[in-house]
Amino acid sequence: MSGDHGRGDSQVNSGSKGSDTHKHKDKHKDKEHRHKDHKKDKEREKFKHSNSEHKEHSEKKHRDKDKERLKHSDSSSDKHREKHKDRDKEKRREEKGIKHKKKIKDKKGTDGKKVKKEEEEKWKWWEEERYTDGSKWRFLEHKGPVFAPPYEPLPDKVKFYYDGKPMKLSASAEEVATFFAKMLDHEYTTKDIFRKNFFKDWRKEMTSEEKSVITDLNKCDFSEMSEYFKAQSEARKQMSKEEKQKIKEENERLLQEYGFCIMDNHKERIGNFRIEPPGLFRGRGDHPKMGMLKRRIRPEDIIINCSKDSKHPKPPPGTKWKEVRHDNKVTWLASWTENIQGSIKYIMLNPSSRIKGEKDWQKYETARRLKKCVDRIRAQYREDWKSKEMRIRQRAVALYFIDKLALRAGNEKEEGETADTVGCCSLRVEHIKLYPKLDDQEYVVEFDFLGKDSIRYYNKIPVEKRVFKNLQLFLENKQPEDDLFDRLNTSILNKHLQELMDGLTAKVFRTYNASITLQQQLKELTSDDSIPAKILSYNRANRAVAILCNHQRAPPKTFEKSMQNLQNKIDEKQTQLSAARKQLKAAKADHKASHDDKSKKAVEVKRKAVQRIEEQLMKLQVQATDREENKQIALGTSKLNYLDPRISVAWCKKFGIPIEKIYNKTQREKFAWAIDMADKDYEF
DNA sequence: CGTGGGACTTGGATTGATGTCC
DNA sequence: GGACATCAATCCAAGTCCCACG
Repeated sequence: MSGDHGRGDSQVNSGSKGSDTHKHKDKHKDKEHRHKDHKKDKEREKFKHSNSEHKEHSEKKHRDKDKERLKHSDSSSDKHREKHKDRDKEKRREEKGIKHKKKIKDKKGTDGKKVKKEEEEKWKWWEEERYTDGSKWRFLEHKGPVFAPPYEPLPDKVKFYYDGKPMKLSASAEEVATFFAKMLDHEYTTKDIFRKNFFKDWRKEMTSEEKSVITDLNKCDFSEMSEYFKAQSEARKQMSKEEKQKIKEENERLLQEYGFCIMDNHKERIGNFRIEPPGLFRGRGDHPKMGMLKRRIRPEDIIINCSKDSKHPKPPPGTKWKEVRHDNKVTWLASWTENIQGSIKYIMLNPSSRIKGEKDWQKYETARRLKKCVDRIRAQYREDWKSKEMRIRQRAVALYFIDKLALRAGNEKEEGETADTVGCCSLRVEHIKLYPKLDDQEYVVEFDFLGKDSIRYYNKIPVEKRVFKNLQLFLENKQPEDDLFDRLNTSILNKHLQELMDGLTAKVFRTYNASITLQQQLKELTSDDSIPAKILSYNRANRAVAILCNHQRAPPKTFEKSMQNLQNKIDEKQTQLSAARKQLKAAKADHKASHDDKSKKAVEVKRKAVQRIEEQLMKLQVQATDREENKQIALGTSKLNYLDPRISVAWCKKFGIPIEKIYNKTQREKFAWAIDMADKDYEF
């Protein structure tokens, strides 16, 4: 698929890392220990249901529950050192009221259109104490998931043809056929494995007569069905304002009813409250299971999780849940087992929720703790390159890659179950090439492998001699398909990391290196220019991180065209500019001749015009540069998952950039904690 | 130790909504 | 107001990491 967008150049900050072992600032012996304290307390501390007698007034009940949140033990106090300890009292006062109450005012605008204004009291969960006993909540109430709409049979006029002859399919066979028909334009349907898997699963849904007739997928003609769906989606686009509005309102109603839950004292947004509809499995890359039928999920497949004393969600009439449980050690509200890989899918809360936010915050705090001891760890693995033991050398070289190149850990995967992709620990001999000399560099390692989502990682990178020699050693007497690190896996590596720092795992390095790179790049790149220029700098810093993490995208389909459009605009602006300049010149000459007030004013007007056009041109040029540089790079993932948002918030505050220029609405909701707590001097 | 299940994060693509330009 | 481009929301697959079990 996206097999060949490799990046030829090496990563941005190769020099900045791994080479600073001379600094010995890790005298501290991590004070911030036992972050992960819950590990120890296995005690299934049953939480109390003090007033669980009457189910009706759940609100009143859970209001009290928050009091039961365990008192802050000193072990986690460092998490809250972020400077607003003093607001504690205020917060507790607020705590008395019910926080999730919304005030909604409906006003009628002059045109009769409803203007909805919502003022939600913002709950600052980050100013509160966390559970330290491993529980995730005290109270949880929700309405359960929304199921996929039932299958609507095709109208009789839409026909399926087998071997050129029309054939009416049974409902279940027809439904599966429509899944295929809907994908007809997609490359997937041309792939052998996809077709084979599909056909096998489709036959399972057929009646015995159908099965005996339909024996060859190549004789199946889905084109009428496909046309029908295209027409449908076209019709949907052509719907009138009113019809669209109606659909929108219905969606909104569904969201209001099923899209929220009450967790502890607060109303929280659910991330995915809809059950995944049936369809054909679309694996990424060379997935052996692509095309298999993802079956329809029924209430009988669903496990509900909620608190005992909540109003339990009702299954649709005539159905039952698989199970209702009350496990407050987990965050999910509902789950089911998917039939392709047999893995469990969950319904969980939105990133703006407390439960996700706390975890996110904690992630960055762990990365910051790594910052404090990364020098020590680097010194350690460099030392280990010399170890007598092979397994230690392998561990040390792998860790070096994870640190320097921000590779993923690389768990083993079951062969034949998924696409063949690797991470650091699962690299094979065939994925690297060694060049003692390449061009003017020594000891170059070339990486070429498929990583997560079958995105290609291609990089040539000079390494230290010792690493190089070790790699040669690891390669000795091995076949291309053998493991490069045959004495290592992620669990060994992570166990080692755990000993180096509490809470340290391979992925922390990715978070750490991404965030520290952003901070450095922002320092380096930020100009004292206009706001658009500053934002370009930000995007460039962001881009450096995305390149480091190998976050790629397929170039947008319309990329070339839209680039051309932009260039046209630039050209046009340039013509405008020279015209404006000419006019200014003329006005000046005019003024010189007449020296009157009127001509003076004219000069000013023209000067302003030139200035304005110059600015516009600048903006367009900046936009063009930005877009060109972004062609194959996806910024979103790093922004959302790897960059400590407080770095960006601080940068905005420092340079007077409105936060909206960096984070859209959703992102601001997710990072509300960071926006609230970071000031302009925040240091990652 | 290895293995598999479970929970949770990370990831690019797709879809749908909104903005922009003529 | 419609065609097109862009952006945000949604989707759901694919990772990481931990733990229980034998």
